[in-house]
Amino acid sequence: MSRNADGGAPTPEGGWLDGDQQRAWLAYIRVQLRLTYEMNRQLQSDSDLSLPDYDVLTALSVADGGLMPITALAAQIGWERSRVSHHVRRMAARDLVNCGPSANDRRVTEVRLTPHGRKVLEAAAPGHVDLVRRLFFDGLPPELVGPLSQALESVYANMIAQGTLPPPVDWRPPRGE
Amino acid sequence: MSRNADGGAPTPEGGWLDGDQQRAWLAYIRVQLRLTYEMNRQLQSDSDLSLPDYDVLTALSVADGGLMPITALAAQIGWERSRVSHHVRRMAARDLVNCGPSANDRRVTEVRLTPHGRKVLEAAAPGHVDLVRRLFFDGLPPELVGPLSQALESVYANMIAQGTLPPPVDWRPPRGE
DNA sequence: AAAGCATAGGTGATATGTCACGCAATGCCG
DNA sequence: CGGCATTGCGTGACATATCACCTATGCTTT
Repeated sequence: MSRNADGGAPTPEGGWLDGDQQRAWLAYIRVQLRLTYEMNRQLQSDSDLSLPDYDVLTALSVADGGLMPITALAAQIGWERSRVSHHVRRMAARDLVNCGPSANDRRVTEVRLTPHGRKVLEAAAPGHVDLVRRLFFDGLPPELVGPLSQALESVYANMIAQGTLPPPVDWRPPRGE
Repeated sequence: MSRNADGGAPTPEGGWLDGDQQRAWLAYIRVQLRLTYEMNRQLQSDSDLSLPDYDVLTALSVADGGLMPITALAAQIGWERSRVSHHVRRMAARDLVNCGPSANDRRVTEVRLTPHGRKVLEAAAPGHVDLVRRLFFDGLPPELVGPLSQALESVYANMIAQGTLPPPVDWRPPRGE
């Protein structure tokens, strides 16, 4: 719906975005905004989960053994470690996961999907996927699925390439400055 | 990065997403996550603005007279009114905007861009647009810009069509149940 | 083994976002 | 004019997210 003071004169060299780009950007922003909002709403009301909760559960469910160290989880879902730390603590209180130190490396905290957590996820998944299909794919002409994938994959590849940091890790300069 | 327990067997009838859809969805999620994160980071560190701040300022800057009622602003940027209310209060404390009751309808609060707010926005815009170009458009093959726009616009149109509510308004049943 | 850096997390403060209500100003109708 | 529903907002409580630090382990190097 916004983030588009990005428009202006089609100044070719560096200034703003050209007409076509503006159009793409606006469309992207609108979809992103609304989609996130609706996914949150749906999960919250149907399954008493937030979208972030769902992301965590999903990541754990496909992880080997249904368990993952905090850092791995963070990398997987693209969060800062600290956020994961806070979040899993809250989820643990709801018995969706449980955390405990690893036997090998005692710095590591392993987050593990509880049976209840798995049940909740399995109950929530169909509805979520359904929403995604209705909101996203039902309106997407089949012949545009390919191009869309290509486009987004190109964008992502480029983001990573010039990325400041690979994933959004919280990083600190090597003990100086 | 996640939100993709959406994969599984390519069950054609209703269950999950098929292979191509999974691919598109994964690409979308990755881009969305990372892009939002980076935009926030960049604005925050370069201009001491959050992405939401930027959205508000942008909306006001193009509004007629640099001012808008809360509800209009909310609709414009796709927020709940309550969120706008809280947010503009905080922004007012930083002298980015100022709020005041409308002369005509005294229920209405008009949010107005302050001179300082405009300056900050104008200072921030180039950097933001630049980031968007670098992160999003630099990696996007020109011949895919059109298809991407079409795809996202179709998706958006469909979302709106079957949308529960047009924009994310907070709605209450007409005084009953 | 001691020094020193690196790695994995946790924490507290503060900024944000959401929900459920509450209240006042308006608009209608009879 | 006297209700009374509607519209536009603000608020408080609570859930989340981010930032700047702090600690405990582990690893390497002498």
